Parts: sequence; C-alpha cells; structure tokens
Amino acid sequence: MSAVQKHDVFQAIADPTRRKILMLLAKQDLSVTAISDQFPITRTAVSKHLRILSESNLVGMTKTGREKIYKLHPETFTEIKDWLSYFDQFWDNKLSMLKYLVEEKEK
Amino acid sequence: MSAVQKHDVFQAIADPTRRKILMLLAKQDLSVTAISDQFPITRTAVSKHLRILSESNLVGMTKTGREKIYKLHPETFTEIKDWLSYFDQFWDNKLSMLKYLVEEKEK
DNA sequence: TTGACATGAAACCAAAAGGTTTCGTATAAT
DNA sequence: ATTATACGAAACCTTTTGGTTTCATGTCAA
Repeated sequence: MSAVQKHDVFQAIADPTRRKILMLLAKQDLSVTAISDQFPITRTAVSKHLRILSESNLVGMTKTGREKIYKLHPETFTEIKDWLSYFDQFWDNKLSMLKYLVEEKEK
Repeated sequence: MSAVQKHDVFQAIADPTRRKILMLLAKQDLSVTAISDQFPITRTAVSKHLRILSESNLVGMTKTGREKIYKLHPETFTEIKDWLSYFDQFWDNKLSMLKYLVEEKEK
C-alpha cells in the first residue's frame, strides 16, 4: 500500500516554489500547465519540482488524455508531523518544569 | 522578543545532519565539540550547521568560558507546525467527504 | 608565561540544486 | 492528414551547499 519513498520529504518541502505548489494543490487538483502558469519559471522547471514532490509521495498524479493531473497526498505530511512531535514532547516537559518552578516559588 | 530570522527554517531542517543535531540537543544542551564528536565530519562543518540552525532560531547559544553551549529553541518549531496544519485541515475535509460518500452509497 | 583547548573565519573544492533551451512523443482538434 | 497542445528527456549552465584545510584568537591550566 505505502509506496516507496525515493526522495526525502524534508528536502522536498525545503524549496519555496515546491511549498507554493503544495498550497495550490491543497485548494484543487491541477495540471502541469495550470500549475506552471502560477510561476515565473518554465514549465520544465515546474515539472522537475513535481517529480520531486511525487517521489517524496507528497503528491500523486493521474493521466487523463494528454494532461497529467496532480493532487495532494496529505497523508504523507504525517511523517513531518511525527518528527515534530518529538520536539513537542520536549517543549511540554519544559513547560511543566517551568510551571513547577513557579509553583515552588509561590509557596 | 522574537529574534529576526536570517535563515529559512524549512531549509534548515532539510539536511539530515542538522536534523540529527536537533535530536541530540533535544536530549541535552551541548558544546560544539561534544556535538561534532557524534559525526564523521569535521568540527568546522558542524560549526557551520550550528550557525544555520541558529540563524533560523531553531537553537540558541550561550558562551561559557571558552565553550559555546547550544540548546534547543523548541518554540520555533511552531512555524513548521502552523504550515502543516494548513494541510491537516484539508485532510480532515477529505475524510469528511469520503465518509459522506460511503454513507450515501450505503443508503 | 607558556602550552593546550575551544572555536570561527577564510579560502578553497566537488557535487547537488534549480534553472534554461531544444527536441521528441503522445493526444486532441480541425 | 495536419496542426496545435501537453508534457518530459537531454544537455547544458550558474549558484548554492556541504565539506575540507589552514590559520588566528580567546580562554583555561601548569
């Protein structure tokens, strides 16, 4: 079920253009040309970005006629969230610690 | 209060070495040498990574004697979480839509 | 005060990233 | 059957990235 990930997801979202593409796809599924119309770079460059996003499973593609329609794969964002949650835990511990110290001081 | 961000946080977490550094700092505050001991690259290279992490406010530094102690700034991770939450919303909508469609079909 | 330790700046290098133009191949429209 | 559209592969170029080595500076220890 889960496709092999050929490209690092963190590296994929590092590029601002690719993040904008993801934002566009969050609103609606789009063809390559429709996406590249939104950017000052060539269609070929956008195509490369889409390949990277695709290889990191952040988006999926369906061929319909001569067009390729890209769509978001929001479930892949979980990987990033999981990584972040590790630091959330630490952050919560710090808050707990701070709260404890303040309470101790008030006694 | 909030320091100026000289470096993109998404680009900062794109590098695997920098992500490992963040994981190390989540456990405990560490000096430059202590961190670079954990990697097969030179101390200078690690130093550069730390500068990038620092410029994106993911870590903070305190000079104590001849050492520089780095610590995590977990509050900066919020920026990434906020960006991700945009897609969470979309994901939830999709689930709702799917649920709706399934329920319709069962009628 | 002399030597060892901790660190960053500078100059440099190879590889990767992001872009371009050109060309080829499907598919759709006339 | 011919023309236009949608797209990617290939070759190429420039800038950025991640690394190195060397050197200078500040601080601690003897």
